[in-house]
Amino acid sequence: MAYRETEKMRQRKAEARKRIVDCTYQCVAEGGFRSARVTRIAGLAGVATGTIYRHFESREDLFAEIFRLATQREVDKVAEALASDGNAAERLERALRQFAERALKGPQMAWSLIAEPVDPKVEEERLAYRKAYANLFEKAIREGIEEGCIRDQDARQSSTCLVGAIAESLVGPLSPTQTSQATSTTEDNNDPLVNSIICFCMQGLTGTRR
Amino acid sequence: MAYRETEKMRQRKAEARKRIVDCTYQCVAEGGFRSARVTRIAGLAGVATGTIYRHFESREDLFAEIFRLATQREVDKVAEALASDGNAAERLERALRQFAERALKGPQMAWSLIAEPVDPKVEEERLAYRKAYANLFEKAIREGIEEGCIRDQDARQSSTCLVGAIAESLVGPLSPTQTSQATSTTEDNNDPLVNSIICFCMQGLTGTRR
DNA sequence: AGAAAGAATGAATAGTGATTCACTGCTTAT
DNA sequence: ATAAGCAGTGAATCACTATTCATTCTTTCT
Repeated sequence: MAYRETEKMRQRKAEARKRIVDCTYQCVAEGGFRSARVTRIAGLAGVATGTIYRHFESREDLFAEIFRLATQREVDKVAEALASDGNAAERLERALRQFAERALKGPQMAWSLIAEPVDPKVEEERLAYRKAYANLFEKAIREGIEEGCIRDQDARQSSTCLVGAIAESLVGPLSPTQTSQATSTTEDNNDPLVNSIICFCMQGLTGTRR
Repeated sequence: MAYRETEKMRQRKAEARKRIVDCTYQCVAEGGFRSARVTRIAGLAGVATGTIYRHFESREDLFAEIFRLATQREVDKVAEALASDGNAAERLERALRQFAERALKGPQMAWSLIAEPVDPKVEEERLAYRKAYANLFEKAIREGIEEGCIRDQDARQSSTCLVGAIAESLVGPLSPTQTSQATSTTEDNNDPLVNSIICFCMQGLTGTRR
């Protein structure tokens, strides 16, 4: 008995892992999952390729983790918007806007999370996260129905439609073959694209145009 | 000069091509694009693998063609529904229902067309076809606005939302990991799933619940 | 019948990166 | 100082099929 894992080592390992995660994140944010090579990630992180495999089962698992991290961030933002004040309809609108605007600000990553063709394990994460969004929306819709600011409807189904409507509306503008005309960096809060998405969605919920 | 392409040969080639297409279609309908092997397709079609390449540039091109064929069929059905009689809102509803019900009837193929991760060339086709659906819807929405049965709105944007909402609503139920409980074979025209999708969409368009 | 040109064949190849693993070098505890 | 054991390394391997192409049929026309 001569070597035992010590705090120092634990920390060093954690740092390496973090570096790997960060660099993968960066690679994905630059060119999506498909083009993120294990070799390049290792290079950026300053470790040998083999080291990646001491931290992750496989490339796919690494990607799944990146996906989780990146998406969780977005889910949290949406949750936050939904937890703000105002009535349910207002909060939902804020959440939708938040989602769309953030996506447009980081188009490559957003595209990778929303629409890039990915391997099964990552796709599984994607499905799970879409459900996560839907769950958040569903809760808000329920509250809105209770409050009376949203018409009575199948909250679960409508939440799914919301997720689909935003995602689809963004796919075009986010598509790497399209992305060049950067959206105005200043947040106008009146990007016409975002507004009309929201317009449709809110009418779907409330039956009212704003 | 001794050999010249004759009608007989032209026909024989066309038949081989058709067999390849049909068998690919079948493979995709069974297990999606990802698991469709060129070797197996050739085997089913009763040709050598090399022969595939006399008819198609590459596997991806073959797949792109299958995608086109399969999707065009669906687009036509939607177009047909939109060309029927009644006001625009009624026709749109019919079209949405048509789309959803057909998808649920051939879930594996529908999933492959709507959501399976695919190679770039096929993904390109997918984008094009989503736009094709959106264009059809857009036209109908415009007509509806003119007729007065649909509220004034950004027809283009709303059409995209429609496409997204249906697609997303179907992804879950179609997902190969889910697909086992076959939808009732009898067409009830009242699958609750389909109904609530439509309900949301129609309210998004008309502002009215039915 | 024979020659010319295409079509079909399918075993062999090739390209691509993810993944492995035998080895080196640190850390730790005595 | 030294032994034990883990972490890190990265060149070599592996896996997987799509794709090729030298060869063998088929067809056509004189």
